Amino acid sequence: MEDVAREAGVSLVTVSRAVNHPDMLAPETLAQVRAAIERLRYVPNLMAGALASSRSRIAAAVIPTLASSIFSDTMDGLSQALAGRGYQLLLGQTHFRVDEEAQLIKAFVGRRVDGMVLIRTSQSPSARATLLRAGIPVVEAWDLASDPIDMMVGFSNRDAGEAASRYLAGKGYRQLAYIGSEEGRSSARLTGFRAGARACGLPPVVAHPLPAPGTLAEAAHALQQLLQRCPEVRAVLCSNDMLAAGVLFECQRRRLAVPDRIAVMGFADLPIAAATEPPLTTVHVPSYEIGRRAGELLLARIHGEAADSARVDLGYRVIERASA
Amino acid sequence: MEDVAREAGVSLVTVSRAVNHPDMLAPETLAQVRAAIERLRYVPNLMAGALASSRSRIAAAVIPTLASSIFSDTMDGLSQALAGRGYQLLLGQTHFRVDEEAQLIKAFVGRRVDGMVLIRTSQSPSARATLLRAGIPVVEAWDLASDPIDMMVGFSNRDAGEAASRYLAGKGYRQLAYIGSEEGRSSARLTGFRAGARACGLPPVVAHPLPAPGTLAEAAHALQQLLQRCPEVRAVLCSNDMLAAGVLFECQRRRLAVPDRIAVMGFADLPIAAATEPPLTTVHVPSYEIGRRAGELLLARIHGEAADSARVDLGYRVIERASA
DNA sequence: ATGAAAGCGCTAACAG
DNA sequence: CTGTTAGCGCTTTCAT
Repeated sequence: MEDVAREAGVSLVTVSRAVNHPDMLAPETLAQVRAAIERLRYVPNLMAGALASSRSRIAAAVIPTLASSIFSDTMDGLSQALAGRGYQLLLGQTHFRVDEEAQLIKAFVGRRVDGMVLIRTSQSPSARATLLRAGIPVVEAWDLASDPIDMMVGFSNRDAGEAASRYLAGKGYRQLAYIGSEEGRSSARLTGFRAGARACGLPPVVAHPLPAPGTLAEAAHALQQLLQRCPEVRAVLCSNDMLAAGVLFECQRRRLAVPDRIAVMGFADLPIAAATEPPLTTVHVPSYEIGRRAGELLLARIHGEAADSARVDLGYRVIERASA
Repeated sequence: MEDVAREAGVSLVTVSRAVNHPDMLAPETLAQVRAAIERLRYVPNLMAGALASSRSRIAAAVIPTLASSIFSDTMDGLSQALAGRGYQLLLGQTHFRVDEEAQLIKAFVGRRVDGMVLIRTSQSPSARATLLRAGIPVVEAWDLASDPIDMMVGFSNRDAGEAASRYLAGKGYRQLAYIGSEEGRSSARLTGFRAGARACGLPPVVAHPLPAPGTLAEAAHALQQLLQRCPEVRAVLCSNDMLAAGVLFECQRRRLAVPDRIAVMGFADLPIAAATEPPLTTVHVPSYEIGRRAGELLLARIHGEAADSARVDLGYRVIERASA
């Protein structure tokens, strides 16, 4: 930076301003500095800038896993929202493990990220305390908890699950089943699914738990077991569309007509849901939008533009297709 | 840090050492400092540390997209390799756009990341120059270019494509087709696919290009058009398993027997490949392993442990299943 | 084994 | 509109 200043015949601040607040400079000064920067191929050290301004221009995201593809869109939305304003994304996976989550949160706080998006694995009170003490903006995404750390953007997983069983009940299916993980959000959906079935006077839901996040093969296997355990199952809700696709394939192998012998319902409305044969009835959730809004809330708060707290309900929507 | 030093009755350096080089301290001193850290809930500022030591403990990854799920495993492997050694992952997507890629690389260099993993979108010479000038370790992943910037870990996409057509030729399919994107690695595979067909004396491959990364719906539509344009097509290679699944569903809808009327081959060996009905013949690529090795190469180089350059060929493997 | 001094490369006031 | 003066919070020598 000193070299650039010398080359351009100005002071250090002026170089700094040419980079960060170009409109504060006289056009010709700016041009000179820019020329010098170009000539010297000067690349400002953002870490130093971050230290001096105590603004890192980095946001962190803590998600369960990248592998399940269900959160990819959210990360895409988030990174786009951030990139638009010169922010970068530091990403960490918890693999559904409480200790990894706590560790990640600590590490990110230590890095003085400007904000953090959490797709929570647990409700660890110590992580919560760390976050509150750090005083950085936090967005919890993909669910609407009752005791938010700070901001929230998502939808009610419980209600989405209930909507699913009400839909299936409305279609006349009586014996419902569930295949999927029982961690956090999925379990909330299962709770709602069960409640809906009860409310509609259906027999208790039969659940086949899978280790999160679950694979298509596991889902296919689960269907087998489920049918063995309880042949009268008429409709299955899966905790995401990939699993539902796995179930669908298993039905094809076993020549079980979908939806006539057994109805299959997915969750999330991933691209595959509309493409299967028969196409999957599912619950659409605004995954990309969740990420984008989370990013925007973070940025707004960082720049002091936002209200003290926000709880954005982006809703869900049952999508009727042929599989249920 | 000053507070901790005072609380523990030691100097600043001692606190620093307690955090970073605990073995340099007398056990009791260490205990005292740690107690003070605990009491004060001191969280070291890693940005300041990074500035002072010019080591950020951050690695960056530049990938085309998160959405296609094809790179998720690689990112998973990378982030695990990094996390194990206290490194964090800064992630950026190019969306297959050259300008976004260049911008990201610049931004990451500006952040003084300790290393960078690239799943390249383009071969922009300016980005290359930026990287070389920055002098940080770089791993290009998912392909083996002839003129690496630094290190490489992946496999030959061209050869993998050729292996696919040779496999299909060996199965007796004559008229081959390709559905998928034509960017970077996919196009290399297409090149190999064509070359293999030629070498086996097959008629020229019919290709239906899709905008990267491609969706199942697009693939299904592409099959339609392909069959219209060239009814004698006997086997289709898709640029990834998701697209292949899309094609498979389309075949089910059109009552085209797979593989008897038309054979379908995927790429990548994603979890879905083994689960479809019929299961997908595909080319397995060690996606997770690519990420892990990339991370390890980076870390080794950062810590001065590695040879000057590395070119790790992790290979590919045709997986025979029922679809082709 | 511990400490003092001197920055890392930049930005935030404030002044002119 | 531009420059001067102080740090940001840590880590490195180099001493002791």
